[in-house]
Amino acid sequence: MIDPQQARTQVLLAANALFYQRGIQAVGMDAVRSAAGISLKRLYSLFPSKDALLIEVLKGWTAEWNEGVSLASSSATTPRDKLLAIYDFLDGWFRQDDFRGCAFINSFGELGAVSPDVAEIARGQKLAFQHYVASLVEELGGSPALAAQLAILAEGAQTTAAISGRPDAAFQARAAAEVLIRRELTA
Amino acid sequence: MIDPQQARTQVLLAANALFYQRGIQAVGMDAVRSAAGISLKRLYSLFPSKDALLIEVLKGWTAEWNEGVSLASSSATTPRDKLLAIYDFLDGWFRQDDFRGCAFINSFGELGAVSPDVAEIARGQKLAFQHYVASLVEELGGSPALAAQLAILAEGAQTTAAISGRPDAAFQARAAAEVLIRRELTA
DNA sequence: TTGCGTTGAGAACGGTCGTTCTCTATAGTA
DNA sequence: TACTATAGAGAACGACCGTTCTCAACGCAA
Repeated sequence: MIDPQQARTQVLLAANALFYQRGIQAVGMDAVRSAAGISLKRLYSLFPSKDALLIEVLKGWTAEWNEGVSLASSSATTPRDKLLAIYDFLDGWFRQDDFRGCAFINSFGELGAVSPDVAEIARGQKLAFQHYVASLVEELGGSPALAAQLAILAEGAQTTAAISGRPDAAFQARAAAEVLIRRELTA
Repeated sequence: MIDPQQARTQVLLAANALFYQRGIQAVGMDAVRSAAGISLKRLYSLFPSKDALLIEVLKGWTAEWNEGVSLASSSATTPRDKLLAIYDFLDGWFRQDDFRGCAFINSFGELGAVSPDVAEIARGQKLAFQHYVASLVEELGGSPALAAQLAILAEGAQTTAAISGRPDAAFQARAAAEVLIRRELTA
């Protein structure tokens, strides 16, 4: 474990999984250290503090989300299908064994009130998603209101799947989205 | 401050506000004690542990939510208007200065992975809300799918208003709900 | 007044966590 | 081989938190 780049990746992978699975405050730096298999000194030489590590993990989550969404929509051709692909992506995610809700919603709930950085990153991620939806809706000739509604459906599906344990929330959100889209396009 | 009932109420009020405003782990028992204006010994004679106190606070949140929803729907007469009143209730809530998102979503994000009690209470609250929506939708002659979709819209509005800071999420959710309801009733 | 049970205020305890420090082993160089 | 610089392992430190304990003040019955 000499390569700094590789050690850094190991730490980020470990922290990513631990923070997501158990919550941020519930995971100590020692747990991250042991999961990453490096020494505490090395860990602190790679990331100056737990806060700094958390910021990097949050950035990683942003990348993961963006990749997942863009991968799901890559097989779709029309803007409408790209929009609906979002809910298919959610469906696959909700059914994973380690699904524990949206990492940004969870982080915001845990630290949003106490850490402006966390609140701002979560907010940025949500706004970026809304922007993505809005751009597709615009291509489609829909209104900004429709875009907002489709984003709300995606958010609601995530909390419903996580807390109520209902993976079919993605399917329901998709069905609602289809209705809302069709209504605007045939009006 | 001799009346045990009154002291208990003071503690619950203080803990309610502090936990909601700053998060649960960020608030120490000493902060609760000082906000409630009682001694630590008395606090622990009223609630045997922080966990026990948290459970009671969560129950209080459940009662607050139920009262808010039923109050909002009390002025409506038809099932459709009662359903839409939910989003009006959300709208008023989102615009309050101290709005910091749904307490159950936040608690679940913070402790759901680590405390089965918190996870179960949050789940119970969400399921009860879904049940309430479903009963109104049934009165209205709508399908279970419509009920699920209306609940998802409400959840999504809450996270969107909280994280993105968009109080108009309630309005957007309401507009979407109107479309979905109308579509089922005129089909 | 005297003794006793209760209560309040907060010091104290044990544990944990983020962070730093010490010490040892090792690798590289002349 | 001798010296030096680095890095690993984990002990140590200071702070904080949930919880308990001490102790003094108070109310009250006789």
